[in-house]
Amino acid sequence: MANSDPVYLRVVEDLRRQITEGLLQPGAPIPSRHQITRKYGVGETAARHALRVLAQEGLIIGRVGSGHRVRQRPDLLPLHRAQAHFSTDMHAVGRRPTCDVKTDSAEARPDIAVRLRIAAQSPVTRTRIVYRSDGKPVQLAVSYEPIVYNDGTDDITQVAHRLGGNGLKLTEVTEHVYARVPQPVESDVLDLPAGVHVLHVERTHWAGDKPVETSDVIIPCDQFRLVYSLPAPYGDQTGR
Amino acid sequence: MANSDPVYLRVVEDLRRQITEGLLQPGAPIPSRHQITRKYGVGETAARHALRVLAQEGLIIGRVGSGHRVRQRPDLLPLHRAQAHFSTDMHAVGRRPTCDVKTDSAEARPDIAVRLRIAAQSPVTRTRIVYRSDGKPVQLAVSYEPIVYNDGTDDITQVAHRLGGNGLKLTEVTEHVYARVPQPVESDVLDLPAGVHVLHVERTHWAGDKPVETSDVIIPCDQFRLVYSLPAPYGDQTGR
DNA sequence: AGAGTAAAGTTGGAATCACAACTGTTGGCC
DNA sequence: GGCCAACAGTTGTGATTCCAACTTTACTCT
Repeated sequence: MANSDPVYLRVVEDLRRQITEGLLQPGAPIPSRHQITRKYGVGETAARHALRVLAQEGLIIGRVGSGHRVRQRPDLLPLHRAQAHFSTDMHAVGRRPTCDVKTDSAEARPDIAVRLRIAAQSPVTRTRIVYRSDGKPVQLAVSYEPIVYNDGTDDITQVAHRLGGNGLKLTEVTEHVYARVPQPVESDVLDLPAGVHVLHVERTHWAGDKPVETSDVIIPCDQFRLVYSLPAPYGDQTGR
Repeated sequence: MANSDPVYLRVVEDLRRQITEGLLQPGAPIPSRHQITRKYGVGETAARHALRVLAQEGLIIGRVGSGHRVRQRPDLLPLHRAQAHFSTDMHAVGRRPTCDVKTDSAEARPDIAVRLRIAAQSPVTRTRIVYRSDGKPVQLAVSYEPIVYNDGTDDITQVAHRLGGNGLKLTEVTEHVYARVPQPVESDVLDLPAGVHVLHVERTHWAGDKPVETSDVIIPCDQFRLVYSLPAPYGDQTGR
């Protein structure tokens, strides 16, 4: 049974156990390929594969010439979605937030049209934002709003204020959250290590039952976590 | 430049492009290792590595003897976190939800103690839940509450009702969401294909400023997405 | 002693070969 | 026609070998 398991798994499981149990502290060196072949009596292929798997899991990090070490796992920075103020969250941990904003016009893609409840290929204002922390890009966002609402203000970070000024009263925000593999562009811009996934948040602002703006926010899984605060939902619960 | 890129990346990028652009539809066969070595003029190692990367990304799935195919990407089922009713969400899409519940006592781990604001190793009631859809495990949850609240009711799915009956008025739920690689136990129980990440939700129920229950919910990224509905947060915004 | 260089060790990429387990197909036999 | 066995193809795993690029250490020379 355990005998027929792949050899490299034995190595993976032993090292993983040592890391998660704290026997190997963050920063501690991991045995090299050669040392693994000797210590565990496996081939070089198995040793290399084991190291790759652990690196993929984010437990260790390798540098050419210097070896593998147990990865420092900085706490995932919380992003408070109720406010959704990137700059507030960054200031709270002493980072210097900035962002690039580019606005243009485009035709709504089918999925965007569905989210905005408009006809496909309707004109929309598209805003691309690159959020930076201490100069490094750490988040991406693309926002779409029906072009009728746009009044030329190009600071999308104040979208709600602007929309409010247009006589629309925003009542609700919905967010759909899932994780996926980054697209090449995304891992390029965000400089993601191999294997790191991204959180994809599809956010829509509502005025009553009308969607007025929707955006896709791309967040690296290895740096951030989302924090939601909700009212306790059990008051009017009628049972399951 | 692009010339010095690893060879296997050329293969990965070309196949990934064909998949994301729709040239290779879900279910379509991917060239085998041998075919890749011939078509791209690379060695077997590079071909194998490219296929592994794509499988790891969840774009393709391989079966021994049968080959790799473009993965069917079923729509992600929405989980409405405001209610957090697994059964409701499942019924909505015609699935038959069930769950196994096991309750015991334990000492609070350090992280759990912090979340519950109690001393480490305090006694807690631990509840493990396996949620199933049509019999297959699709979600895991472990819930902890200080043992003082427990009255022997073992149906954790009604935790709020029970806690309410104990004179505690639940006011708020916070959820911390991040994605990570599944632990071996998790990918085993949930039968996750290689490369699929999980969403980890750390949920805490609050009565005023006192945490009364906290839980870890493990959700496969390839089947579900989380849906949050929040009040528009801009009314009392004082600017950035 | 200090600076610069050489050597040893490490990772990441790559080629080639091998084998067990499995799948799908094909062809022969009843 | 229908059933079964053999076969070719494929994946997953593994060994072995090599090399380029890099880091760290140790040593030599000034």
